[in-house]
Formats: sequence, C-alpha cells, structure tokens
Amino acid sequence: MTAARRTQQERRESTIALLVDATIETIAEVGYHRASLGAVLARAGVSKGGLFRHFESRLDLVVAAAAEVSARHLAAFDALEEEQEELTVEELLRFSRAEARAPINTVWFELLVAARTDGDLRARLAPVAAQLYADIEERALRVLPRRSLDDDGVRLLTTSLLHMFDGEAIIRHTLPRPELEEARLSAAAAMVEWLREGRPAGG
Amino acid sequence: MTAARRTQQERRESTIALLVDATIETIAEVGYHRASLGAVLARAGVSKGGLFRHFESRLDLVVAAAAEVSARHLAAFDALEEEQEELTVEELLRFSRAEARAPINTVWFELLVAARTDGDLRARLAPVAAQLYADIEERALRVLPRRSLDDDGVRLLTTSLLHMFDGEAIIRHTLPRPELEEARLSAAAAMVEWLREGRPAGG
DNA sequence: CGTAAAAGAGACCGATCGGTTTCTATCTTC
DNA sequence: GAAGATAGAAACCGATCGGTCTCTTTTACG
Repeated sequence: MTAARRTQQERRESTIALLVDATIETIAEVGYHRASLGAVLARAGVSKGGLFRHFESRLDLVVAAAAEVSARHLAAFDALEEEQEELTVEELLRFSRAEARAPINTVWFELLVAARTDGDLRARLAPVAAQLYADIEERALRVLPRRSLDDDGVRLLTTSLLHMFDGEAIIRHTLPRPELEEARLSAAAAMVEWLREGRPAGG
Repeated sequence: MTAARRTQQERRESTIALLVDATIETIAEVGYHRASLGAVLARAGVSKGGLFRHFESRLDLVVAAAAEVSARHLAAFDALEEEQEELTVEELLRFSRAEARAPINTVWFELLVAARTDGDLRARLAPVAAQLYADIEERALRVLPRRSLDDDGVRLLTTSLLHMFDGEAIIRHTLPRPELEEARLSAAAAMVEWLREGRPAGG
C-alpha cells in the first residue's frame, strides 16, 4: 500500500488545506477557546510536527482559517449570482441571513469576539475583516439597482443589515424567536425596496 | 488590626459580590476563555476555598455574572428614565447603542458566543436571556409613544435595532467605521420616528 | 542509485487549567 | 466562655494546554 507519489508542493498544500479545514470545523463545533491544537490535529489526521512545519503558532493557523472563511463567504455569493441572473431584494436578504447563520460564520464570530481581548489576533484579523467588508460592499453596489440611494447609502444599508443579521444569529442559538425572525426579514425586505425606489417625501 | 465583626450573612454576601464583580471585570478584560478561576480569584482577593464554598463550579459563577450584567442593563435604563421625563427617539437609540458598546455588555457577548458550543452554559443562560429581553421589550412598549405601530411592531423594531447595535459593537473592536456608525444612528432614529408616526402610504 | 533538503511523526516540556481536600479562622448559639 | 457550624485559605491533583526537539519518511536532484 504505497501512497501515490506527490511533489513536495502537493504534499505541503494538501496538509495545509487539511489543517485549515480542520481548524474551521473544530472552531465551528467546539468554539474558539476549546479548539485546541490537539483537537484540530486529531480531526485533520496530522501531527504536531506537521503543523508547526507550516504554521509558526496557533495564531497563524487561526488567521489562515479566518481568511478561508472570508473567501468562502464571497464564493457563495458569487455562485448565487452566477446561477441566478436577477436577484430580488428578498432573495438577497435571505442569502445574507443564511450566511450569517451558517456554521462557518460562527467561526467568524468566535474570532471577532476573541479579537476584542487579544491584541495579536485583532491586529492580524483587522486586514482580513476590512477586505471582506470591502468585497461585500462592492458586490452590494453592483447588485442593487436603485433610484434614490447613493453609494454611501448602499454601504450604510448593507452593513446595517449585516450587523442586524449577525446580532440575530448570535442570540438565536440561546434565545430563538422564529416568528420575530421571519417578520424581521419581511420588514427588512420591504424597507430596502422602499429605500431603493425613492421614498415619496421626507425621511 | 482586627476586622470589623460581621454576621455570616454579611461575610457571605460580600464575598459573593466580590467574586461576581471580579468575574464580570475579568471576562470584560481578558475574555471568557481566559477568565480562569485563578485570574478571577486574584482580582477578587478571594481563595479557591472561598469560591467553591459559594459556587459549585465555574459555570455557576459565570451564570451569576450574566444575571448581574442583565440586572445592570435594566438598572441603567431605569436610571435614565428617572432622571429625564421625556426621552426622544434619538436619546433612546444613543442609550441603546451605548449599552451595546459598554464593557459589561462584552461579557454578555462572550457568554452568548460561548453558549453556542457549550450546552450546559446555553441551558443556564437561556432563561436569563429570555427574562432580559422580556424586560427590555416591556420598557420599549412603555416608553415609545406611537400612532401606527402595534405591540408586535414595537417588539420587532426594538429587537432588530438591538441586534444591529450588537452586531456593530462586535465588529467595531476590530474594524471601526466611525462615519458609518454615526450615519447609522441618525438613519435609525429617522426610521423609528417615521414608523411610529404612521407612514403616509404602503410599505 | 546516493545525498541533501523538505515534510511529518510523536515524545517531551513547563505552565496552567478546574476542581478536591485538608486545615484554620470566624461567627453563632447556648 | 465552650461547642458546633459556617467561611475561607492554600496545598494538591490529574488533565491538558501551546510549543520544542529529535528522529524518520518522502521527495528532489545529480
């Protein structure tokens, strides 16, 4: 049972991918503070020696996981956009909410919350977060046809809704409120429709 | 240098208060997963024996801290309400945002995020969260005069704004965006004013 | 092939974790 | 005051943490 011969680069990249995937899954499953190297390594089927060959520290590994989560968010959106030419506001909001609730996004929360009290993590996470939001807002500007909303308005609206869905997603694990959540999505969709079309007067 | 004589009840309650306060401060400062018993005890100036006399486990201590955080939120609102008879919408929103950003509220986030992956914590936290939201919504219903918004509408609006401020507060530590945040508060205030007064048509 | 470099396995390290146990100090009750 | 109960201090426990070190396996290159 000899393993297929691989180049060093292939070996390297596949091990790194195993580790990053396992890190995301482990954090999603047991949380950041319980996602020990031991737990990650067991899941990845890699040894400590293998890990520290490619990552200088647990922090490095975790930052790589954050970048991967970020990339997957964007890829999910791009896939949606590709398979459906015209997206309604409600479809956009349902997608955003689903992403906020997705298991990989819990990794994002875990890291953001941990970053508050961990200067090193915060410093490393900041550029990843900045790039993610820039990419999200770029897509929002592209995909949301509108009459009376300028670019800054779209950015404000987009980030406000993301924050709302994020906040909802966090507490929902402990205090779910299905009726409120459904009403919230409908109300948000109505509001966005109304804002983009140009309100009758004042505001 | 003999200590003043205290009853057992006084000793007990003051020690418990020391521990709960220290737990809140420690979680706020270093996060949930680094708020070890050692760190809490050092801050409280209490020994391990003293802690385990009153709390069965770290979980018990942490749940007591959550309840205290919840009580302080409500007390802060009640104090605001008392010192100012008429509250404008903007004042209400600024208060809500300030509470979402307050150090003690970071304790709340830490626990909510940890609760997702910790069934015991989640089970213990759920009733505390349910009571807190019930109390918040009760106050919202009392304090928000309105024409065209029913009670469910107020609940939806209140929780949606809280979620938004919570989401903003979380990412703000890593990715602050002061201009957006200020615009967000203004826009939210305008929206609430408009909703409570009764919109001209449709929606 | 042989040799050097890269990748990976796993024993090992000191520190720290939550929790237990033992013993002392303080308070209550009579 | 003495006796019993409550509160608190601190040594101690096994487990686990992130990280290092040494050694083996796999690939690269002549």
